[in-house]
Amino acid sequence: MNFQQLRIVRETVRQNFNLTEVGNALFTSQSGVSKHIKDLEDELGVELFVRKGKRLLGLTDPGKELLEIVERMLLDAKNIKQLAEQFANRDQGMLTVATTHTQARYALPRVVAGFKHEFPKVHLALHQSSPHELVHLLKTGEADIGIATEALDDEPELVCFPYYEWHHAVVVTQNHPLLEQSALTLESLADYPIITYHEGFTGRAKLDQAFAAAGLVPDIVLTALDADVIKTYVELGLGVGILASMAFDPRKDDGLVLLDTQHLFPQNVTRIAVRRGHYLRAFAYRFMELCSSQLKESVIRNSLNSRSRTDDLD
Amino acid sequence: MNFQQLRIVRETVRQNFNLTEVGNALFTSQSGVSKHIKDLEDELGVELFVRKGKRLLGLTDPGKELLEIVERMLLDAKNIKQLAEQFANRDQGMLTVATTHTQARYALPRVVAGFKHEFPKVHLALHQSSPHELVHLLKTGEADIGIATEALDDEPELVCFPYYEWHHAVVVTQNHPLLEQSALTLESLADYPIITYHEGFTGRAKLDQAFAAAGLVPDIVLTALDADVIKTYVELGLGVGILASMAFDPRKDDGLVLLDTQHLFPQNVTRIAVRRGHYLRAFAYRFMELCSSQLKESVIRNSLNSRSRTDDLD
DNA sequence: GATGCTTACGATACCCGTAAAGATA
DNA sequence: TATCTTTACGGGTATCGTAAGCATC
Repeated sequence: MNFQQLRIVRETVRQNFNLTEVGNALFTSQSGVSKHIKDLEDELGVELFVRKGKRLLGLTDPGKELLEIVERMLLDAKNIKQLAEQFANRDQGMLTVATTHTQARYALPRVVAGFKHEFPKVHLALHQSSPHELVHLLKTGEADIGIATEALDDEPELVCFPYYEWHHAVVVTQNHPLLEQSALTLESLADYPIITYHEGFTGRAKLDQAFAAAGLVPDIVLTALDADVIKTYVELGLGVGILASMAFDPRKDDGLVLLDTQHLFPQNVTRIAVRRGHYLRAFAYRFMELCSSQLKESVIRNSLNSRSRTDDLD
Repeated sequence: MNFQQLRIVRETVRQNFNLTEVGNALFTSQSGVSKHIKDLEDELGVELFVRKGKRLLGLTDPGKELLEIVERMLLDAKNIKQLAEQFANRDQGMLTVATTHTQARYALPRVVAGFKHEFPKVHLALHQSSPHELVHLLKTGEADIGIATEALDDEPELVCFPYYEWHHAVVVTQNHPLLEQSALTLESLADYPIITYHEGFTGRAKLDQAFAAAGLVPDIVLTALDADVIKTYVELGLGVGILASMAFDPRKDDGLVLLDTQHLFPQNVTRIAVRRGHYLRAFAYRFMELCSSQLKESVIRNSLNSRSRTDDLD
């Protein structure tokens, strides 16, 4: 048994049991891949893959159990390398943060600036993606840290921490009839066409939830992935915008007016997530502490070790 | 990085940093060992061992962190082999149970007989040892299951389950003055020389505890590792014996009399322990279930996965 | 017929063990 | 001096990639 065999087993599953692709993905020959699998199966005395003739179709029962262990071992192998990196060059290396448009554009610039200043030699890669893709990036180890409002909890492989809280707000054009109202209500909002985030993005679920609870069916005419698109179409008069309040800049968005709606929609919590068992460099912990001063390295390490999933602070 | 290097790192620590011994332990040359260590350090770019000239003295900080991961990886490597074994020969293989004299002699015969009957092809090895040695056997993977009354809890690497409860009892020769008393007390016991277990064995701590709480200093004239020795010297008139009640057989021990002392000493709990992260064969789970019908495979697996240490049932 | 897996085979790189030299106690 | 580690070197083995042969779709 060697590491190449383990890598091949893992990659075979990832590449849908196409050994040619496995060879490509691991920069080796397909014949070698085939032989390695055979050798491993011979050594263990168990068939790991379900075959139909020569084609591989899936994992056998022992294969499935083995895969779990293999994943952990390869993660550990990677951890060893990270660990060495960490000690070889304490303030040098690579940090990949996967996040959504909203966080990248409005919440993180401050953090990134501070981090860059503190660790000029660290190559910081910001990876913008959807919340679901983000979870995948964390799981595969392509990203070290994930930051989003959606999809992060309910993932047993991840540990997440609250980063900050925020509310949705409404933006309208100047002279919009809603500006006349003294207190904005869900009912009056529902009278107008609405422009907001796509499902699964930036707290959209909380919006739907609020309308549904009030027995209202809003007329959502455009769903966007980011606030810039929303604002653009609100300015065009297509409808009323609902977006994260921090996405509104009174200086730059001078054609629009922000209406406070803290009383209408539930609070949102943006979270920071890391993969359980993934070794983090010291500067990665520092990045999270820059996000929220409560997130000390010791606090995070603790939560990583206890396998519980109730990781909220306070 | 390969497995041989990892094995060498682990073995180097185990052999107190003597590379010659490492070579012997791993059945390879010492020069190879030396080179492997150097190669690994070069690859990782970090010194793993503290050196004084050419001699290795200990682990560096990165070495310590690395060792933790290495231990886990090698355990996983072993787990993979066990897993394969399990599927290749479901009812065939090897099970090593480490336990103390008391359990081996009085509690386990019933279980072992049942197990042998159910799994005739499994090679069951009973490994008699002291509670502390037993913990070591579990940690190094030399034993799959450990059974003892002492030393098993307070080991974060182990998960333990209650097996059965028992009490100490007093044995005396026929016609002993204590037989005249209506209700036995600690005070009257302390009037006689006492023969009981060695410290760290078979609930001895509970005995000391009970005497200390009563402000008594018992005159312990002989400490033994097992009940047979205790009974022998009680018969010789050396003193009063205190032993586990199940170690008394009225049929065979006809020169002695058992006095019930449930009210004098705290209850003891004998526990079954397994190492966290150690893959167990299906028949190993079955062995534990034979010990206590509450210990279903699913129950044990659950406790192994949650890292909490409060593993008592109900 | 196109894609995908296995087997065969030669080149290469890696690993091991012996032996000699150097360091440490 | 005895023990221990490193380095050098030769032999053996395992791994890799090309290419050819088959099976599957």
